[in-house]
Amino acid sequence: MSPRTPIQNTAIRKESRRKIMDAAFLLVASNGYEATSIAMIAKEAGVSKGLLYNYFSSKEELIKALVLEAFDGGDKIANNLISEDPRESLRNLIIWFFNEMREHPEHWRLITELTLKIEKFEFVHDIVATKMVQYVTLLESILSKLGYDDALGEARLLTALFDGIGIHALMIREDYPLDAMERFLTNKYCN
Amino acid sequence: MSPRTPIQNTAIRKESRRKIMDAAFLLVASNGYEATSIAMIAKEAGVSKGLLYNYFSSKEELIKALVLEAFDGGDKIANNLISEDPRESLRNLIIWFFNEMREHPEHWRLITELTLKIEKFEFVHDIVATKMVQYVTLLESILSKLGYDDALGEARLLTALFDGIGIHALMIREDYPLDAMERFLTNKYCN
Amino acid sequence: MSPRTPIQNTAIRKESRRKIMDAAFLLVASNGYEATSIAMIAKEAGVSKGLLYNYFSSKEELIKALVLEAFDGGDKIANNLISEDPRESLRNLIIWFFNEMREHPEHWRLITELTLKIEKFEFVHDIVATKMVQYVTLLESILSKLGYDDALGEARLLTALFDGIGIHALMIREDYPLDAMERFLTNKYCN
Amino acid sequence: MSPRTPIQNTAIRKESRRKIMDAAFLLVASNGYEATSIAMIAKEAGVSKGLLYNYFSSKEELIKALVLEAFDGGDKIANNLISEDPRESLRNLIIWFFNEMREHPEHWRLITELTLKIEKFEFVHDIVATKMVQYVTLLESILSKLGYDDALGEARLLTALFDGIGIHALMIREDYPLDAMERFLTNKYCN
DNA sequence: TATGAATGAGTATTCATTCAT
DNA sequence: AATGAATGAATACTCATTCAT
Repeated sequence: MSPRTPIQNTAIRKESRRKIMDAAFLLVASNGYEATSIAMIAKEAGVSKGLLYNYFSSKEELIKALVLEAFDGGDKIANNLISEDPRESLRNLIIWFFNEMREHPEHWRLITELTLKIEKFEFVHDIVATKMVQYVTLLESILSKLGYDDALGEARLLTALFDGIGIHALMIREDYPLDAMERFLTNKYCN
Repeated sequence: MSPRTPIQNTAIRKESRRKIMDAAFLLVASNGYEATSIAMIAKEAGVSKGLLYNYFSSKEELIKALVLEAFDGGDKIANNLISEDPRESLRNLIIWFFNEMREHPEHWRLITELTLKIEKFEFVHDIVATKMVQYVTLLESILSKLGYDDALGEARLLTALFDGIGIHALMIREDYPLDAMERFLTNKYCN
Repeated sequence: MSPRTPIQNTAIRKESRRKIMDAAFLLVASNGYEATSIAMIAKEAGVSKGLLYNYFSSKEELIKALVLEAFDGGDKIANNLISEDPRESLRNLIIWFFNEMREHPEHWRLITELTLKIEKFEFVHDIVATKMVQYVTLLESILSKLGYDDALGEARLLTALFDGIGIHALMIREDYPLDAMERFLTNKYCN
Repeated sequence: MSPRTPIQNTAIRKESRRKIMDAAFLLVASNGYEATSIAMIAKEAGVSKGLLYNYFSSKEELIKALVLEAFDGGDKIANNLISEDPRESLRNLIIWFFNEMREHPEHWRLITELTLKIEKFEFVHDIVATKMVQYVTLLESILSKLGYDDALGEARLLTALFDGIGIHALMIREDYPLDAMERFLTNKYCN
């Protein structure tokens, strides 16, 4: 048989990487970091353990790649929510957040779990700190346009509030009144 | 020679238990549950692994004792913060919370981590769910006296906000503007 | 208080020893050697672990004492079964054996289990070998009086048969036809 | 380099499994179940402890495999001993049994030990109970053809006798008169 | 004589990682 | 690029035994 071309190889590599990361996300987000073994990930991805180490030099590196991608995805979406009307932007952000919590709570779970493993995943700290500044800045500009006095303080409040709701929803799950909170916040901030 | 008296034994047991729990809290709160091994705890406590099992029948039981103690301590203090003046009560609660975050962030970390391990530590989940209802109820009564329209919604907001600030402070640590937030919240709610 | 007299001490020692051995027999016979810990024996006997080591220098020694006593007890009883009529003696032996199996199967279990741990309890081998010679000799004399040609061979057969029935009864317990076998043997040998 | 072919892997796996089972049989049959640790087995087999768990999910499963194999081997042989002449069949069975006791007393030891651990190895108990019924039935049919009155009773007697001889031979080993017993039994039953 | 707190070597089992093919 | 057999260090936990009182 003829050897694979470099182009074919690149495509193969990309696909294998994709399969591994998808499997890892699925398992780690729903079972947790320690409860997910490399063997499980390889099996779920349909590849051998050896191949996995061909793409990621360690379990830690694999998880790192996962987190970076998750944050990236979040960014792209958030950018689409901003319109010219600040009230509209704020409403979009709130609605988007609650939909995320309803549909992809695992994203939150993954990030929250890894953040608590500060020593092992120091880089999460750095990313989170940067993101937080971005979100606070974005909200500050919106809230300032809406006439809030201490727009920075209010922006910090909202940022923390979102994560607080997120963690509560993770903690008490179906008992958390996501709908009521969504209504309350849109009323409070967007009327 | 006669054997130790029951009183002597009780004292010895109390002290050993204390040493083990202190070591366990220190390590688990800063490294996390699975990153802390029984061997590490025993070494830190200066006792043998065997002795640890003389006091706690499993790693899980040890952590359980830790959490129950942490909650107990928190409760006793919170009760003293309520006065007749709702504005005063609210101020006390806010100040107490920020002091906790400054002085014992590990409490938050421990409880947050374990709460997310719902399968393994269901009792933490149950306690937290109960506490959350209590806090919301307490805040609702205070805010209602202060004349808030949707006191329940505001109470939920504040409860989530506290945990949001808590997790942000854990994530970005010294970079989090605890002082600014404290000032902002006391201004916003207590003037 | 006045010190205990030597006589009192001897009595105390004897009683403590008795309690420990009874507890040990009860537990080891029903749970097995490895499944019975020193802690369990001490608790069942109502004494401390320390005291146990005051009387027996190791778990092995304690079990050794147990076995020696069990064999001794068996001997005393067997001697009372022999009468002048060989047919009567044989019948007594058979009936006694089946009653033992019905009422004290644990005796058999204990001896059988320990015998299989040859390396650890070598002395059991020696005792068993001696006893077997005694039993074979006794049976040989009875069977020879009853006119059996190869009385030695028949005596060996009967000795092995008893232990074979014993082990089968231990293996399949209530499913073993003890009554039918007893009838069969008394018919075959004592009519 | 290309990965090993499935055929190569199968061969490798078969060999490793064999090494582990041989080592386990050797050690468990001569030292007993709990006196044989996984570490000892791995060392004797010349593999790592980890590899052992690649083939057997627990110590219990490993022992189970051992026992099943031992029974299987025994069955194949026993089937070849039955001929049309009942006297011949009986003689073959007796001779086969004594040869087994001479050559593979460890089989007996392994199975006897495990059978007594009913709680842990219920399947052994079940297999043994079934085998016992089979042997009794087979012997009953042979003895009935030979004209015995109570063929069932005699068959039970012989079955128990075999195991009795087995355990005596295990207990007193080289002191047991296997040859004399073999001669006695063939004379008694096959002339 | 008697106690029970303390030890430490031992147990079965897991799992990230390596490496021959 | 890909495989999976093999490793070994680590894990939670047990228990016979010691020893200060």
